[in-house]
Amino acid sequence: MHTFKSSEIRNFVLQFLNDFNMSIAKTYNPKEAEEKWYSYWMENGFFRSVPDEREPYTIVMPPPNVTGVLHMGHMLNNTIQDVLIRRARMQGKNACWVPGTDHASIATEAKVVAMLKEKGIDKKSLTRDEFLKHAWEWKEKYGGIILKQLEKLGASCDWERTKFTMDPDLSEAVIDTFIKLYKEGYIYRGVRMVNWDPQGKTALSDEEVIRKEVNQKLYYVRYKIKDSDKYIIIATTRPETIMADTAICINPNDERYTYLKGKTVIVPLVNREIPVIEDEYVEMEFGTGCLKVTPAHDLNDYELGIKHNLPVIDILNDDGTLNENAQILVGEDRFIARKKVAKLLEEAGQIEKIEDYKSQVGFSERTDAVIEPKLSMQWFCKMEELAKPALKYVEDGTIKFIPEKFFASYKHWMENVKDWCISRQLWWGHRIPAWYNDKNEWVVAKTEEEARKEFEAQGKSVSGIRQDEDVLDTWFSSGLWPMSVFDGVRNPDNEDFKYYYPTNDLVTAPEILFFWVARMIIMGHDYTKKPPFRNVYLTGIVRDKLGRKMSKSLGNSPDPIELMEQYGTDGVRVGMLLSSPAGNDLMFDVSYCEQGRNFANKIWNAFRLVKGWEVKEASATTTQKTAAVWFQNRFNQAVAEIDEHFANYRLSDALMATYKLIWDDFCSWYLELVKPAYQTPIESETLETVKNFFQKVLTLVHPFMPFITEELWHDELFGTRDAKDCIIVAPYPKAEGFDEQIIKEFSTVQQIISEVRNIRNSKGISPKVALPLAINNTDIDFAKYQESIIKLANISELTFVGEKVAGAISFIAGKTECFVKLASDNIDVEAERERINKELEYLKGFLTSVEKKLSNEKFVQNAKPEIVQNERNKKADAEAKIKILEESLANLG
RNA sequence: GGAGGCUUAGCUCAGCUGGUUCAGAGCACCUGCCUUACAAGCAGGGGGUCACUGGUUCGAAUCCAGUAGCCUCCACCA
Repeated sequence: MHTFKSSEIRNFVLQFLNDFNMSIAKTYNPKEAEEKWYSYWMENGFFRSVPDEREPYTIVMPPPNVTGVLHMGHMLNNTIQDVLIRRARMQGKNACWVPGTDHASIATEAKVVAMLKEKGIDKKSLTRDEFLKHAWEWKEKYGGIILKQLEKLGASCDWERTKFTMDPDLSEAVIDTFIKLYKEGYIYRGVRMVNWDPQGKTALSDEEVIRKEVNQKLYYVRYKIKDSDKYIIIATTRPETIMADTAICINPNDERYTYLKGKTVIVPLVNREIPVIEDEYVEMEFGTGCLKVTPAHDLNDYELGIKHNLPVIDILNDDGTLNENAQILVGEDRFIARKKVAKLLEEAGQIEKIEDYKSQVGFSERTDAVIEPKLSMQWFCKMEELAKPALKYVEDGTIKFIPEKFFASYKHWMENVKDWCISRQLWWGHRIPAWYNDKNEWVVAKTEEEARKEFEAQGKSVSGIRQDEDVLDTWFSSGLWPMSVFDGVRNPDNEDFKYYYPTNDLVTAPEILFFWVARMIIMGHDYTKKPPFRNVYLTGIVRDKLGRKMSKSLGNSPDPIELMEQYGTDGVRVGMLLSSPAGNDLMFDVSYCEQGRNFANKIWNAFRLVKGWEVKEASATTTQKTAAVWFQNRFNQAVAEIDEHFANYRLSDALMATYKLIWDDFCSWYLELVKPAYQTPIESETLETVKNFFQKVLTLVHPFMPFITEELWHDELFGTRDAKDCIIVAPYPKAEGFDEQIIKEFSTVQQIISEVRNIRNSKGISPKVALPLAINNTDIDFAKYQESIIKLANISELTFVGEKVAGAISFIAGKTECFVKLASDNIDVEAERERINKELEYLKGFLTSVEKKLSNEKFVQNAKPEIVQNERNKKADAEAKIKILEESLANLG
């Protein structure tokens, strides 16, 4: 049974009172602020960007699938983009974040097909137009969901610029590009071995094929040698393809098989005669060293077939079932056929043995069907030439990858790039602008009208003109995204395009480096001779605590919307960012969101504190002034750090630096120092300073936590603001100089306070008991700090003495020697002696190591002078401390 | 098979071109506190032979080589 602590009960009651607005809520309630401010920002056009004289800062959002639903990956990705955009906006740049969605050809078509099937409609029974009508209906119904979800996340996109890859203008850009690349000679049509997805019934690019290791059987099949009683044995994982065999291949150097040269063998089950050919491609060590050649169903075999002029027998239908060419098992699915063929062979006594075998099998990225290599007529894009400048951009630093480690695989891919199969046998997508006449001759043209002219110009028949049935690979249109969203493909001289392009940062997942990033660079360069962006920030993969990738099928992915409900959007944003350095996978755990929520609450309560103060007309006290000088310097130091983190795209470090500045420096030290005693008003001058600092730290956090900062920004505590004076456009702090000496001095003060608290803690003395503190020696201006120390360390009497204090606990902070005298029965002389001895021991060991270094001639000779000097300083410091400690020891008696 | 990366506190990770903030941060943990901003908090504290083995160097978490384990990408061994 859960027993309630009194604090829990009190909190419950307080929260209850909060709900009735009886006081400022004790905890931050995100819900209200989130709804209020997002629509406020929208209504007032803060996200809107149009070209002006300011410096542009542009990000194009990686368009999510139009029918997609927000997942953790989107959450991370878009949070990062929003942080970058918001900060740039506050820095006075013209920040433009373009949102949009991708038509995701194969994924969406698969979804629509499945939806229709549920309604009892077979895709085959529909015409192209009928099907597309259903698809558009589906898109209209579900298309907006993910963008709405991004609003909840606070994404400050320019929604008026929202684009969809199948919008009329973007579609036209795709067609124009196809024609341009065709005219430049990069696009060609031909029969090639492609990756066939029998479920989607379409060709796929190499990138869309995922290889997975699969447990298979390796069948050792006997092939009878013609005019002989002998058999040769061939190992295969695909017995169902033997009906398509057109040769047997051996390695010419394989002495075991010299007797086979020039022989003919008989394919089992179908009894077709095929020749034995020789090629060094065959590995003698693998299997039996004998390979069956099936040109229609294996890429290597296809190439062997061309080389040796073999016939091609295609025994598979588009859906992966066997066709008439197979002669047997016609109509059976390839996997069922595999088992049946194996059984038939076994019954015929033609299986030597069956072994377990692991091998890599290709699967469709979208449908997860096993890929079938298939010969077919497809459209291709030549990549070799196009890839060269795209590689150079990254090589010479025009485009930077963050982290850099991804450059290696990018380079490898670019240098070994193969032609890109761009046609897909689908309906949902951009239809290829190629036209055929009744003689199957073809031309590439934008419209039927132009096609007609083209045919005429070539003196060819114009009867029966029809358009190519295929659509283009989705990534063909995504590749244009940074240009097409600004209409830069059709109309490169338009103002938007000239102003926003090249864009600045691209934030995306490394998984689509080749699919998308590389192709954007290629196409961007082909059109503009410019890179589409300058920096590519590659996020990690969001994984669960066990390191598994978050996925629907595993059910291990929390719903981002629910998370935001539970922890507040700001809390979740902080949670996502805290542990996600660029390129590193993020082991997601809700405790990060908890931390983010707690941080929001901390800020909220700092606000409550300041808000609750009464004011009196008065100038600041010495302590308050000293605290303000310190905090100003500390603030400037933090801003410099944060700037550097951002410059290196280390967002989690930038956030952590902000977090510590607020939590530790602002709340725990600064506010505690200036805070007036209970029910005492604060000096008006100090309150102004506090409010000023408060607003400054709020602007620093705003990119990370947009809602709570905007909410507080508008509180009357900070004065009345006119409607447009929002934190979203408030100036982001600039790095200014800071005095290290001030920060260092203050850290000595902090040490003294901590030491006194520690003494109290370790002696079991209540914090309420004030203790006397004596200072023997110090190198700092104590007058400035003594009140602070008295206040925060709860000192009853602070004295300066010119000697050691007998019977007291001593410690050294910086170069200041301090004594705390406790009531006599509290002093354990033995324990003190032991403590001092321990410290002495450490210092002496430290000293000898320093001395050893300094007496090493090679060190003094080779090391940089400042390093040597440092060692000398260390030596002097250690000696001084040792002296003090030894005296303290003697003093203990 | 090729390429790249990782291994630092219980967890997630920083540690730039070798030498004072070289052993860090956040969280978690332990102790004491319902102190009138915050128990989603305050104060204090304890945790690591920097994977292993060698080498280079006056000096190595940091550079080099090897070993082990893990990860990612690429690749047609039937």
